[in-house]
Amino acid sequence: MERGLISVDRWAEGSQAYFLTHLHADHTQGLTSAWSKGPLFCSRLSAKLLPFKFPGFDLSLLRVLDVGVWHSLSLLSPSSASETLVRVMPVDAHHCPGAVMYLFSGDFGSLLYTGDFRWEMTSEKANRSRDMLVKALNGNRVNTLYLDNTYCNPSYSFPSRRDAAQQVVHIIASHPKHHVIIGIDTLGKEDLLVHIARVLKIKIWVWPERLQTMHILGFDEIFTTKTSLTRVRAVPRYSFTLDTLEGLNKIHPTIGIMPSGLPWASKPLHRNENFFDSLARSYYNKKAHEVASMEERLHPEIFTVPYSDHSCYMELHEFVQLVQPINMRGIVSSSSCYIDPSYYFGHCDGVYQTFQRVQHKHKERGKERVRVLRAESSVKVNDLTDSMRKGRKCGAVGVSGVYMSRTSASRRRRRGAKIMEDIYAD
DNA sequence: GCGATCAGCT
DNA sequence: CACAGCTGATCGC
Repeated sequence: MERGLISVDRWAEGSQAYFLTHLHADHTQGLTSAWSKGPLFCSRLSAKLLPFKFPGFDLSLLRVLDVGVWHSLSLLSPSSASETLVRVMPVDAHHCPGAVMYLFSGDFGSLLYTGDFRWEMTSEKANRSRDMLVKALNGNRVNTLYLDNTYCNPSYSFPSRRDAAQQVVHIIASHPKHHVIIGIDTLGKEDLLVHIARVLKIKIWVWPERLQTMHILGFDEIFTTKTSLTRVRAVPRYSFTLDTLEGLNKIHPTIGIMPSGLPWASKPLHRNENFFDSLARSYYNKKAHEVASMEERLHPEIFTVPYSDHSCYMELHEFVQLVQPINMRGIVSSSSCYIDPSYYFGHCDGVYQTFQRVQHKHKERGKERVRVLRAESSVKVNDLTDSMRKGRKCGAVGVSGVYMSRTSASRRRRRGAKIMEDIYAD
């Protein structure tokens, strides 16, 4: 497609139409409350969530696109200075609430930009997306596919989110007296939390901003900010550290659960070992001295569960077979294990002729990986001394006496607190 | 004093 | 590992 027409998840000057796949921070770099570079197209749900993330956003620039429907745009071709018609259809990406992929069609042919997506063919909803896409393609191949290649390596395989959710339930149910913290981001993994709440008939604590997000998403009963109402808490992933867990364990026995699609690289089960043993074992895969130091420190238990909002390799393979792209590019290039998807899918029947070599920066895999958070992470709660000692000039002291920089304090004023101290309050 | 951006970390 | 995102420092206004 010609330059200067549209941008997807890019927010630099010079396009006539800007498309947002979903509201995760790595796809909104450059997007701010003061946005004025052009119309922003997104899904209905993203449009609903966007003003919460970007207060004061000029809503007259928002263009809502419904999934499964073709929308026509008349744009000005920069080269020929003539009108050109672009059609676009969003398809649910099943990545996080509001996430869509975009199928474009015009005199350039067709272009499919997946954004981040999970192509989970075992789910009913995903099959609707599949039918939608098949119908839209109408037997044609996609000219250019921009693919979420996050886990585009045969060594990446993980179960469906439904199965992973069941594992989480199992872990919580087998620790009936423990408190539980689950690491999540600002958006995503709601289905997992709802599943836990329904099966275990329990509410789930979230921090105040996350509760607002839950309300925007239409969840009214399940979530709470009152710690006394539940033993299960979803906490910001960045504050989910070994130190945090140790701090919590001084108050009450607590386990941590990390739902993560992180390289769960081909990790065959040991003989006679079931999946849950494997999960438990992951905790003990630390280096010997790390295990030793942890054993001394109150035996915190951290479980990671392969709950991924990105497609695994098999799913990517299926997807590529379905859309039969003539050209293909990965959209995740920062990865240190970036591999051009055509390296793996180039041999598929008739798919992708312009075979490019791999940039194989990535190191040997195959060794079992430690699934436990690092011990040297900083203390986030009630630690005045460390930050004060560094002698910063212009900061502020938060509600619980935690030092904040000037920047941090102003961010907090704009958008509210979001730290672990909330857990100790009630 | 404010927002934007960057490095650093998880 | 690298997900998605926080934190503090610095710069320009």
